[in-house]
Amino acid sequence: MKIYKNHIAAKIAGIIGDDKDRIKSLLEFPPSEAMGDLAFPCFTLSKGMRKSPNIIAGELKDKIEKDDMIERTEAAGPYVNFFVNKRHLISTVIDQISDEGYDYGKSDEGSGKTVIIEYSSPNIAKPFGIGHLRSTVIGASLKNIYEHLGYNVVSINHLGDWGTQFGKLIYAYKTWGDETKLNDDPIKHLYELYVQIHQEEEKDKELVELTRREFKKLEEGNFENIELWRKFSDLSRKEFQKIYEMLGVDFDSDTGESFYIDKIAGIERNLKERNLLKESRDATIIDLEKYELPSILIRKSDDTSLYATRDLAAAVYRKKEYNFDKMVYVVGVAQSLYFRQLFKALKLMGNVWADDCYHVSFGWVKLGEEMMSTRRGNIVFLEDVLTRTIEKARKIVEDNSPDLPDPDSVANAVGIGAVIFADLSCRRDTDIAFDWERMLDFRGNSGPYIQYSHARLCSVIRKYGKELKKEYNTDLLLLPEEYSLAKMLSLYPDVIKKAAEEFDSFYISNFLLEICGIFNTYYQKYRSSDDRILSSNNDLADSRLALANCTRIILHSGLKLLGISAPEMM
RNA sequence: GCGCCCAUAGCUCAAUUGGACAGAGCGUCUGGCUACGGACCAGAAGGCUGGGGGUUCAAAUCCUCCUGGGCGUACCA
Repeated sequence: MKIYKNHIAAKIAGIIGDDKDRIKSLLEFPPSEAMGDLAFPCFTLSKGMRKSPNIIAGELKDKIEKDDMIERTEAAGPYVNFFVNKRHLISTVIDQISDEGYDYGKSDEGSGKTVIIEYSSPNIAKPFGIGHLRSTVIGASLKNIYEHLGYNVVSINHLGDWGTQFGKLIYAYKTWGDETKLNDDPIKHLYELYVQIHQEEEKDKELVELTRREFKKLEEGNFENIELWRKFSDLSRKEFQKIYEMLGVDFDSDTGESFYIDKIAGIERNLKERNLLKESRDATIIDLEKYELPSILIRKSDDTSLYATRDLAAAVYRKKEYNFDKMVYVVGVAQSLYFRQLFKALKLMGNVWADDCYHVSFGWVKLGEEMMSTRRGNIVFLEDVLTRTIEKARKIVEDNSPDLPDPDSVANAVGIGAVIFADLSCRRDTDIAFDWERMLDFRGNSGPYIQYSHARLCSVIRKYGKELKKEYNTDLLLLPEEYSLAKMLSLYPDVIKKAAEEFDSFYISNFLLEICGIFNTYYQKYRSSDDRILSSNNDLADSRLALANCTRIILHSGLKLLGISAPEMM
């Protein structure tokens, strides 16, 4: 589609003597295909030309000459609508995708550039909830997208393996802990202890002081506490690893917060030299009042460190280690003020690259009317969700496709695909509602729907029974759905770029749904031996298979960018 | 109190970032396989975009004031 945009923009620019890029940015897609493929709104011209946009559109339309790319133009009110030469578009798109295969939509915009994506970052000792999944799948998908665009991506799981909660955990474990339970189901046991200590602290304020002391001992290197911390951390990591393996998510680095504790001294030295530190209420802070931001706490009154201290150290360390061009934090919207403070502090420390840091926030997952949170105890465990969706998938597979060679792996792919897609099919900043019924519904706007369409395409290609032809005649593809489909496929590269720019995979999932909608309509509508994809007319079948194969490639590629697998049968 | 965000069909979400008649899925009602996979498709009903005022050729989108909710606001992360 891009080439037509350029072409049309150049034509218009030549006629009205304006900048081509400006015209190009004004071009839009008409609301319906019957109105054309691209539209030029004339509103902005009307002031300078002192004519109504409708008249301008009419005059402009007459001056535009048709050529092999533009079939016809139409003036519709204040718009000039362009109809692309269908045969030209279909043949260009199919040739290109057939030729490039899974490389279609790749680009070199990222070559030589490094992007750091920090995501998932669960807290040790807290269960992995469905809300926490969002960071994981958004980040994992962004990683795929940026790699597709040629960037060198470093993915980091910034595990919450340090901080005050370890004082609580250590204290709780020392008082109520059970080694057998810990080894048996570490996260469950640690979470029970976590909840218990919170409740006890509510009742007995003196406990707060005791748990703080345990963290201080940990940070000062107390042997017993370090041993406990290491044990909690190791066990939790193993549990998380199981989940990541199921989801097909991995990281280049899983250095959590604890990795940076020996690096905060350097940070504090820098802050001191720049005169940024201030004592306040026995704690050490960076005063950000000048910038209309709340102060950021660097060291607590008991002299222990805070997440901000460690985050500053992490950012500086990463710049030195990876020399990134962009660093992205995939963290919930609740922390947006904090990230503004953090980036400001980095900037004040003399790091110009603080401007290359982005907080990619995402909305809450709601359960009923409430936001899900571990603190409130109203969370849904990811593990439960996955087992249930996989179980449901297996049931459907058993009913519909009893002789599948590997039903288990298909059930896994579909169940997990449903869960990932549910998260990525809404814009990332919207709060989403968790609902079991919808989670387990594999129809409509769902991951399995896309997987199903893909499997269906694979099946058609399989039935075709021969190698796909290199030579095909796209001029035979005259059905309107064939044109719509080809046109939609041509937008894929733009969609990927958009998703990268906005840090939002939603654009891709939405795009895939549209492809499936057109394809499935096309598939169902034409059933006669002549009109179906596997047409009795051999030449037609060859051409249609070429288009079908392009569609298959895009669905497969798009699902992969979302982090969802695309089984060939299901 | 102050700051940021949200409110769109019965429900869950969209709307080319100010553009043409606000669109999908689920739910409801009606239809469609002797066929290339029915996890699909076609059709119908369903809206004063929370409310008022403004800005302009044009507002779900921008400004303002209400109403209702969420989050944040120094020793959690």
